[in-house]
Amino acid sequence: MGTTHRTLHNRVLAVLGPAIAAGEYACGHTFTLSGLEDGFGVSRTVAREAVRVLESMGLVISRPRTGIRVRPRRDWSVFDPQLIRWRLAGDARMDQLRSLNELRAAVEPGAAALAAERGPADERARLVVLAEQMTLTGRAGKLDTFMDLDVTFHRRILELSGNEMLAGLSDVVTEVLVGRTSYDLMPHQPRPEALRLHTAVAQAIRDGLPDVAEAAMRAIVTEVSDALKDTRPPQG
Amino acid sequence: MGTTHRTLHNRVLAVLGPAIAAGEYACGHTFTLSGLEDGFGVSRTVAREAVRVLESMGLVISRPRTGIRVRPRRDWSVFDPQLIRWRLAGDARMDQLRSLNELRAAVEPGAAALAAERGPADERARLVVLAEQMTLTGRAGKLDTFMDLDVTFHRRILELSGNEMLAGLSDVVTEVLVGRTSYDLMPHQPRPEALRLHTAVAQAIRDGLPDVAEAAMRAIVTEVSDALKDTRPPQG
DNA sequence: CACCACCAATAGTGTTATCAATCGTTCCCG
DNA sequence: CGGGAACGATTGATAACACTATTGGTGGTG
Repeated sequence: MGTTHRTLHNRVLAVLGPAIAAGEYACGHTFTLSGLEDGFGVSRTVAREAVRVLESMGLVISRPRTGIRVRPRRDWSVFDPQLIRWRLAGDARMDQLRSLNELRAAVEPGAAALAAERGPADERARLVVLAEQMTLTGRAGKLDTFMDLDVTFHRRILELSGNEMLAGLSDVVTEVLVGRTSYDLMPHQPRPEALRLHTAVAQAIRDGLPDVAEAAMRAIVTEVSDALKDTRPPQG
Repeated sequence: MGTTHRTLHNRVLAVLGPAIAAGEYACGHTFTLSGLEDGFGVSRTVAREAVRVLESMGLVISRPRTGIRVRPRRDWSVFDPQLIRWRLAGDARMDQLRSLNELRAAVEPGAAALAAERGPADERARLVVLAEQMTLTGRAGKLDTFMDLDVTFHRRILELSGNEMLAGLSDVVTEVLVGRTSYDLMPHQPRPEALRLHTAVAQAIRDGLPDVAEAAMRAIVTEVSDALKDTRPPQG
């Protein structure tokens, strides 16, 4: 657990953050600093530092006389890596995974196109090697190493896009892929069609064909979306 | 300027954050708390709170004996709204705008598709009205009200996507559209083709046609990308 | 000469106490 | 009954101090 719990205010955050993220304290609920001091047995300084972080994530707002108030969800910085982790750790894990996966589906085709346009040639070529390794380990049924390769494959494409915002989503994509595997949302053997598509994406990027890469990547992510849809709760 | 400068640590952030974001302090540069105290004339507590926020954004890391060290850009939380604002305010403004616009280009087609699938019927219908108003004000050359309508149009589609992550990008998209206008990257009269495409997107979403909506939206964003490309600096 | 153990200097970390500023509430006066 | 002044709860800010982790030097040893 070499997490970030080195400091005391981080330990407070590790409890308070997930609780708020999980909706245990409804929008409008207010804390007081003294309440936090007593509840966590920490000094005022530490409590305030924790509140500052929550405030910068948009989870709460702190005002004199009013206290520390939980803000409505729409004001939260939903891209904050810390917040994403908290939500993935809680009951809303599946919801968060679905959101992230949809984001992935929206973003990755465009990222693949950009990678084909701009990535350095040698890096682009290495993608094909990666895809080949994926095919081998996939056919062999080595699921965990396959997942590692899958993660680096998608990460690298986002990084090759040459766009820092897209590259900033690589952690998110990693979470989705890892979470998907650990939740048994993956077939026990990667589907041959998926393997073929990964190779197609890699080759298109290597050959500098943005449109082809984009289309192939879109095929990948929509396939995944369809797979996730089976686990989606019924909705209006 | 009713900004968030209500508290002292926020005023420190308002100086320190943009400076780090602008690269005035290279990766690896270290501050000390006492240095910040002296430099800003604030107490240790205030300096520490500011550092906590910077740390939660991934801009710096604070360690005993070492001080407060600026982290490499790849570790920054590039989606943090505060960080985005700081960078838009600095010299790297055009770079940030380009990044954001590429993100937009990658995301909005998918968001349009989701909106067509899931948005409430009445909201979807209102999009068409919005598009009509855009056409009218656009033809009339009322650029500022056109921009407002454009902003709400794109915002609403992201919100209608029913995905909180995509909805969380609406502020980003707003920044891009506003920044684009204020930087004279817009034609003085919106292009008729663009107007037609907005209407097409709205109608497709209203009629529940994800693929059509996605294609039309892609046409919109690629047109904008092409326009921005003219202002792109040459790159290897 | 290389390497390891130890020590001390240096920062951040955490606590406590105290006062100032803010702002919702209440209550009084017109 | 309405407006405004006083009150008090709560955060905002400062100061002083003890604790602790980290690192870099130092000296001893193989």
